[in-house]
Amino acid sequence: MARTQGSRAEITGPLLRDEARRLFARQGYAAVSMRQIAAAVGVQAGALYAYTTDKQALLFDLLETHMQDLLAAWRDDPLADPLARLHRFVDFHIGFSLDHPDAVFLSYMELRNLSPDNFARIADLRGRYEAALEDILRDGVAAGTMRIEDAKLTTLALIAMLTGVTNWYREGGRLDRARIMQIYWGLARGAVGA
Amino acid sequence: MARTQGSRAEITGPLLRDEARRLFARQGYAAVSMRQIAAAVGVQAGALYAYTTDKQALLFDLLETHMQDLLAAWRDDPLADPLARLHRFVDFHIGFSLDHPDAVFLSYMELRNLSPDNFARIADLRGRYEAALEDILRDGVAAGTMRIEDAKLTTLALIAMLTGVTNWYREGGRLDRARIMQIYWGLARGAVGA
DNA sequence: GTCTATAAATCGATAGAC
DNA sequence: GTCTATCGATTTATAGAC
Repeated sequence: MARTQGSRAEITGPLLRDEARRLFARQGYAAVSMRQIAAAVGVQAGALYAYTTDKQALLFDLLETHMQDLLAAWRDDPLADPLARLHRFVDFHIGFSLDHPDAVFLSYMELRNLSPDNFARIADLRGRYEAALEDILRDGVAAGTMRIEDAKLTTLALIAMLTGVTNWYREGGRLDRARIMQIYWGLARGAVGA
Repeated sequence: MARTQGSRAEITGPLLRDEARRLFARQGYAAVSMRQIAAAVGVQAGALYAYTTDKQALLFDLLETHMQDLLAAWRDDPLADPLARLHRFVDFHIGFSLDHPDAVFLSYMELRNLSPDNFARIADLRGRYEAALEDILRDGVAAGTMRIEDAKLTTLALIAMLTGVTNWYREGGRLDRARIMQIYWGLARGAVGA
């Protein structure tokens, strides 16, 4: 492959995604122009189209990659105690959300800007993640260590509660991450009647 | 005031807000054009500027009105049993959210599109609403009927959990509103250790 | 109050040089 | 791979007629 003057493909590619994610999360997909992203990357707008076919593909790639990373990072042990599995899920979800706050925000806010096909693919990935938590809750009920009225609703309620940390968490704030996880585990444990 | 041919001020004003709220919630503030709103209202784009100075003022008005309506609608009884007050809060928050899903969605998603001054005013209103719940939790701890590790975090966690219903609730779905409130009350009661 | 017409700026995306 | 330049469409907001 011939080397071209001024080429920085190795860093422009990842940087494009990083800056797009940050700007989309901060201002919203529709409010961010390709020129604005290009400026943050340090190239001219035309150069971006060597890395993405269009703006929509860029958004979908960010959301799909995030959901796949989330699913790949979660490792459950179906044979362990359901309460211990739930505790691990709480810590995992909070930790992953705080590690990727922009991606989490995007995945909730910009679904409406996806084409119907792209939306369906992201919704499917999200459904699989929710199913992971719902399995834990059903096992807990079966084991008699959890009291839950509706496993599906409790799943959605817990995820909404946990994801909410990204709305107010600030590095160096009043509580550190371990303490936050501890508090939310207390809330989740109580919510499932344990 | 002289009557003008074709004037429909009595309905255009409220309709403008209704359609703007609906479109902003569905597509996002930045993605909706004034022409699109005008078409939904049934006028030409220029006519909208008789009702709002610009697009930003329209968004702020929607958010501010919503937060003020929310605060005005919540009526607490500081002398009642804290658990009963929390139960009322759960029902109220879910009911209000399901009654105004677009406004709730907007108030979470479009804060970033407000000017700094406008943002501060909405954040202040939100803080007052959160304080209303936090008061209940602190009274519950003082009365010994709730066990809470951190009242502030528990407040934010509960509101995030309750607001989440707007993400999946559909009219005529598997569960009716009363049943949903019942399930969420069980979750909230457990979360506060009651 | 609403219309038509338009100003002025910005958008996404492409073409062609290097 | 990146640049400059630009096309064509669309945006917010305003001006002036009615």
